[in-house]
Amino acid sequence: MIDDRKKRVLQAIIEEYINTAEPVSSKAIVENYGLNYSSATIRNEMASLEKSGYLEKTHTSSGRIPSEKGYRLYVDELIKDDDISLEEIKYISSKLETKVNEIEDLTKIATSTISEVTHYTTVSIGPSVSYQIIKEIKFVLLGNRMLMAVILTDTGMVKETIIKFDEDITEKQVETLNYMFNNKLKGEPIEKIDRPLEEYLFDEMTYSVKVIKPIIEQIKKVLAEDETLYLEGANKSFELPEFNSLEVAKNFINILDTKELMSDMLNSGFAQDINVYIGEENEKDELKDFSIVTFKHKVGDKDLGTIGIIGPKRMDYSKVISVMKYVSKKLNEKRDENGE
Amino acid sequence: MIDDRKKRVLQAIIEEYINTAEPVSSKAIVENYGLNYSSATIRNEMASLEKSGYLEKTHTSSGRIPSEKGYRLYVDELIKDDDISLEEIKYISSKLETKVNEIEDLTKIATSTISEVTHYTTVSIGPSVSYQIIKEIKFVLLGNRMLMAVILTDTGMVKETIIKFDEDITEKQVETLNYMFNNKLKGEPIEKIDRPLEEYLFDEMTYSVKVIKPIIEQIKKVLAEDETLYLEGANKSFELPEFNSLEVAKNFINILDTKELMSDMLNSGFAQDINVYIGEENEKDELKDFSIVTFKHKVGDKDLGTIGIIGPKRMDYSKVISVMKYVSKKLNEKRDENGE
DNA sequence: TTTTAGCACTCTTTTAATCAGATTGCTAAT
DNA sequence: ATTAGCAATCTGATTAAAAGAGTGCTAAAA
Repeated sequence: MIDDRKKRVLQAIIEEYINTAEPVSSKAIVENYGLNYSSATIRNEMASLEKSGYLEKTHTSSGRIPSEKGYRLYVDELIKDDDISLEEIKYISSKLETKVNEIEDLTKIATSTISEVTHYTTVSIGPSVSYQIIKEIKFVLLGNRMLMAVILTDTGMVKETIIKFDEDITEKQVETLNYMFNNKLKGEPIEKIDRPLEEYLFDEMTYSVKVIKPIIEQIKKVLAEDETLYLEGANKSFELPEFNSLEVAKNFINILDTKELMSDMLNSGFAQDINVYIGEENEKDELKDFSIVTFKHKVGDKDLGTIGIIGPKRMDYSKVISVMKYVSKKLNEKRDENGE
Repeated sequence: MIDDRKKRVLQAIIEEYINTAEPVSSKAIVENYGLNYSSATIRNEMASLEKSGYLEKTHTSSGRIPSEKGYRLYVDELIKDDDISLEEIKYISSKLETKVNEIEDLTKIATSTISEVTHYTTVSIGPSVSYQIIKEIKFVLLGNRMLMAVILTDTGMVKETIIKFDEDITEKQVETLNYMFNNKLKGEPIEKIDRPLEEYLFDEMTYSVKVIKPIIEQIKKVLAEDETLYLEGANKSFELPEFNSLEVAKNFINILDTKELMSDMLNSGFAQDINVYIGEENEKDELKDFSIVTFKHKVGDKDLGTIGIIGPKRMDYSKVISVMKYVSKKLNEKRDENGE
């Protein structure tokens, strides 16, 4: 049905539209994309592509713009996934080579680098805490009435929280806490901090329920907290012509402002390495005018978080996907070195 | 020069303009603000106020809008500073009564509450770290090669950072670190972590320069880091008619996106309790189309950070200032209870 | 059968012109 | 000192006309 020439026409139209943001005419294709046919022939192909649903018109005598179905075909079949220059490769490498003490910092660097290279708004979110395994849990006394709980997970994340008390805590109590919690929780997934465990801990430490209760509460609270979002290049989107519509701009601000939405956006289904959601393919209504491209960076089977780009449906998928692939690869190499 | 009646006219015009965002006509004033004069009289006063620079026209036959000089007079002399309802008082009180473990959480709550009550975009920033006094510094070993440094300051802030090593650290070394650093730094302002101290510490601990050097570097780095910004209600601004101009909206996004700008904005001169910068009064070019209202919340002479509102010059100064005053008062009370 | 030239037709965008409405500034009267 | 009244000015909405871009289709060419 969609023969090779049609695909080439579709590809040309999409690429032209990505560049210009204007409906593409048959003439423009003939002139700039080296298809050796007359504009009339291209027009026929365009009419056919429109009938099959890959193109749309804004009005009867306008040029064509890609439909979501058109973008989908483009992403699935027509894209180049090495659309990345030597300069970009060098830039990304140098950025990612920065030495960091905390794993989250690397995610931040990757996020901002992607935004810089692609010129799109980029977001990242840490891995879902509840699936991680507790490697160590440590209590530290700060002053006499403040306790800091530090939790180390297998993926190298460190979460800490502070609990205040109305009475003094002794070093002895802290020691007991360290012993008890580690003994019971080390090697367990974080979500295990649930009722049975609480009861067990209460039993063992009846002498200080007053102390242990707020601790467990606070730890659970911190771990249940939204993973931290990191946003980079929000303003970049506003340079794009589609954001000249007040309505689109407002929607966009609203999305970035709504943590829940951002979190959903980054955490929706992960079939492939790199996931592309075009317009209506997004589950959330608010996202249906945008495209989202996300990837998880992992080491082994361990999820280290998700990085995503949000932009117009007229997104430079080719560049975005190429950059993401390269960053993903580089991050993995980096992890191996670190031997975490 | 500016007699009482002129002031009443100016006040009426400003309040009307704050409500409607439309140039105000002499008729509107007569009808809604109970000035017992004809529109012709008001027109004369308006002409005079314009000549003195308190009002402006958008074109020859338009109504008047306040000039920056007009807003300034309004803020300095005509404002009510108890423009806050009983419901609002209750709401703010209840919000601020939330029990928190970390001082920063209180700032966050205050920030979002202010944004909710005033309907403006609200920002906060922590106190400048370098002036704070170190109350305690504690090293904690995480695993074998990771050290966490926790710094407690006199204002109740807790900063922590992680340092990774290429070789194992012993508990013994950690003990020494704790002893040395506390001995030397407790009671000192954070900025003291400078060269002389480094040298002293090197002397005392020659046996582990390899360990101590990265520690000092990392601590200095973390303390020098930008104070964390907290932003609430960015989308609220986009409901305002002035943000229907694409240019204004873009500028605004850019401001919110530029940490340096936000930090400058919150940290500029503090003559009064509550500081109002109207348009051109802002030092930074980018802010010259907006108004900023900020206040510091303190306990005693200790700076706990700054909260600020950024909005259009046509801001409801009366409400904003009233709310800030109330929040400021409440926060101080809260601190006293806590006895920090 | 496939491709193309050519042209009528459609729709958008731009420009200009007109008109109704709002508000002021000024003059003369109160 | 205040006000009524009115010409003058400017905006914003509406309409009309013209210019421009691109398509779809027909008939000819390859």
